[in-house]
Amino acid sequence: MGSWKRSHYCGSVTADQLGQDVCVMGWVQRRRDHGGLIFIDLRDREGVLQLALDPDRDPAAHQKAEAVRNEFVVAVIGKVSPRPDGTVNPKMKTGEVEIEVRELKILNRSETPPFMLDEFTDVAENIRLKYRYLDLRRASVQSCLMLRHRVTRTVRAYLDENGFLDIETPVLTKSTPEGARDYLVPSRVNNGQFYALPQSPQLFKQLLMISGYDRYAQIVKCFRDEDLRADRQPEFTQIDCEMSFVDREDVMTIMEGMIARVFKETRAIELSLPMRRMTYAEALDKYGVDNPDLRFDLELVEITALVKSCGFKVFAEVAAGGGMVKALNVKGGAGFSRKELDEFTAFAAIYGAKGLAWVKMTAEGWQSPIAKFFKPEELSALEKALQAEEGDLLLFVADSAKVANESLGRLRQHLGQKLGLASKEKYSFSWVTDFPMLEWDEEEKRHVAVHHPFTAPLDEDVALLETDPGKARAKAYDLVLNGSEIGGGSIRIHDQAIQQKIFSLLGIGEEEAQEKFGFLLDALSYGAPPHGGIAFGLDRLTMILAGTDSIRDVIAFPKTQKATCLLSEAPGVVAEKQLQELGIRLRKPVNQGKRE
RNA sequence: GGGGCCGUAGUAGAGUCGGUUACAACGCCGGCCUGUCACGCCGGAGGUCGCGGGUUCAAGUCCCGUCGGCCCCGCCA
Repeated sequence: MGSWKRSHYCGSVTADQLGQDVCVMGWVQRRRDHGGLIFIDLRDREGVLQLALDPDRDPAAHQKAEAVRNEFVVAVIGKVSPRPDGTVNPKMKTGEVEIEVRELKILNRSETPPFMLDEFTDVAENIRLKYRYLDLRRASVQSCLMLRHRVTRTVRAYLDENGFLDIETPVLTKSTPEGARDYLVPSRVNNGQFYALPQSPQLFKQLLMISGYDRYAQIVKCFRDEDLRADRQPEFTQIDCEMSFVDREDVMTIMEGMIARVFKETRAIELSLPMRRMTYAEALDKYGVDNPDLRFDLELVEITALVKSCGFKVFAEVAAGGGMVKALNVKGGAGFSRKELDEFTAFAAIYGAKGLAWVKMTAEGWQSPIAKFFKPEELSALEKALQAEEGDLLLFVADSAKVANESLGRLRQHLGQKLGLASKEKYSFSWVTDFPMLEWDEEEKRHVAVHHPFTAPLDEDVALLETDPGKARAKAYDLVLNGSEIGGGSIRIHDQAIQQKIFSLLGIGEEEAQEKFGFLLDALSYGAPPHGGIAFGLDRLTMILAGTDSIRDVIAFPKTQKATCLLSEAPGVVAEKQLQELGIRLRKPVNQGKRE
C-alpha cells in the first residue's frame, strides 16, 4: 500500500463527497473495458463503487487497469465526480458518483474464482462451502453476518443495561446423562477419561446463581452430537441467561423486552408487548404441536366424542379405544386436486398417520370416499362442529393422540405455507407454558424430562410427583416465533429434596446422581436462591430476521448435513502418536478398506 | 438406522425412445470498441457425463452398488 491510507469504504462514497479526493481499496467486482474508457466496479463490505479510468486523463492508471481481473485487490486515489447526464445508476447506492482515478495500485492478483461472485449466479452449496472465503465476499452472505452482528450487539447492550453479568463457563466439562449425545474430548493427562463439550452451560449458570451473581448472561457456543437439519448445526450459539429471585413472569417479561429491542434495532419492527401466552395443553389442542405457527388460524378441532358411535368404523373404533380423532377445516380448500390430497396423505404418513380422510363440501353435500358411512345427523353434527361451508375441505386423522395431533398439526403448517398464509413479513410470537415435567419413553421404559432434570414443577403439581408424575406440569416456557422454537427455559429446582425426587422419577439412582451431578446437589444444599433462566437460539433467531430457510446462511463456516466442514475438511484422521498420548486405540483402522 | 430429490466444461443448465463429433448460456483466453454498469461485437480454448460394475453391437441415457450435496423421519432434556 506504500503510504496510501484508505479514506472511505467503497459503499460509503456518495454525492456528499463530490469534488473530494478519496482513497478506496477493495476487490474488483467487474471490469468493463470500452477500448478507451475502462470502468471498474470496486467492492468492499459496505458496497460497490464505480471507478472510471480515462486514457486521455491518466494514461498510466488506465494502462495498469488493462491488466486488472476479477477479484484483484486494488487501491485507487481519485476525485469523486458526478456521473455525466443520463449515466446515473439508480440501482446503486453510490450510483450518482464515480471516481476519476488518478492513481491505481494492484495490491494483489487473484486466480479466476471458481464461480461468479455476483448476485445473479446460483451456485451449488457444496461448491460455496468449499470456497466459503469467496462465498462470504458476496453481499447477500455478508448482509446475513452483519445482521447477526447487530443482533448480538443489541442483545449484549440490553442485557448489560438490565444488570446481567457476562461470565464465561468451561468448554471442557463433564459428560452428564440425559439430553443429547455429547461430543467427547479425550484427556491426555488423565488417560482413559474424557471431557464433554457443553450441550449448554446449564449447571454452571445455576452454580453462578448459588454463588450470588444474581443475573448472568453469555452468548456461548453449545455442542450436540445429533443429526443435522436445515435449522440445526452440531455447534450452535445460545443467548444463555439465568436470574435469581424471579418467577416465570419476571423471566418472560425481561426476555420479551430483549427480543423486542432486537427487532426494533435490527429490522425497525415494533413488537407489541406483552407477547401472547398459551399453555402447552392449548397449543396441542388447537394446533397439534408445541411450537405452533400463529401467523394463521386454521385450528384443529377434536371430534373424538362426536364420532364415538358413528357409522364410520375407523373413527368409531379409534374413539372408543382411547385414541383421538381430530379434524382440520381448510376454508375454501375444496378445489384441491386428487393428486394434492394424495400428497397431503403422504405428508401425514411421515408422522405416523395411517390414513387421512377428506371431505369436499360441495353444493351437493359431502364429496368424499367416507360420506356413505355417516348418517345425515352425524354429517350435520360434524359440519356444525367444524363450521363447514360449501367450498371447504375437511381433513381427518384418527389415531393415538400423539399421532393425530402431530400429523394434523404438521399438515396444518404445511397447508399454511402452501396457501400463502405464512408471510415472511409477519412475526407472530407466543410463549408456550405449563409443559409436562415428564414424558414416558417407550424405548427405555422410563420417564424422561421434557425440558431438563432441573426444571421445577408447578407448586400446585408437586403432590402429583408422588401420585401421578406423568400429570405434573413444569415451570417451563418456550418462546415460539412463526412455528419455530427460538428459546426455552424454566424456573429451576432450588430444593435438594425435590431435585432428588426428580432424579429418582427419571430412574437416576442415588449413586449415579451423586456421581454425575453431585456437585450440583451439594451446591443446592448451601443456600441456593430461587432462580430460573432461559436460552435463545441465536442462529435460529437470526435466520428468521434474515428471512432465510437455512441455518448455514447465518453461520460463517457451517457444517454439512454429515457434520463435515468442506473448507477445512474436518473432521480428519490424526497421527498415531497423538492417539498413543491419549491412550486411544481405534477399534477399526481408518483409511483401509471400505466402511461397513 | 430409514424415506425422498440431485450429481453433465470453471459455474448453472438442456440432452427426447439407448444410436454420428455431448449442446447453447455465463465465466475464461485473444482481438475490436471512449459512458458502461449482469456493457457490446468477432474469434478461441475448455468434458474421467461423481466413481465402480453390469446389460447391450452400442450407455450421459437402462440396472446394481458406492461416494458426495440437500430436504425429511428417527434423534435433538
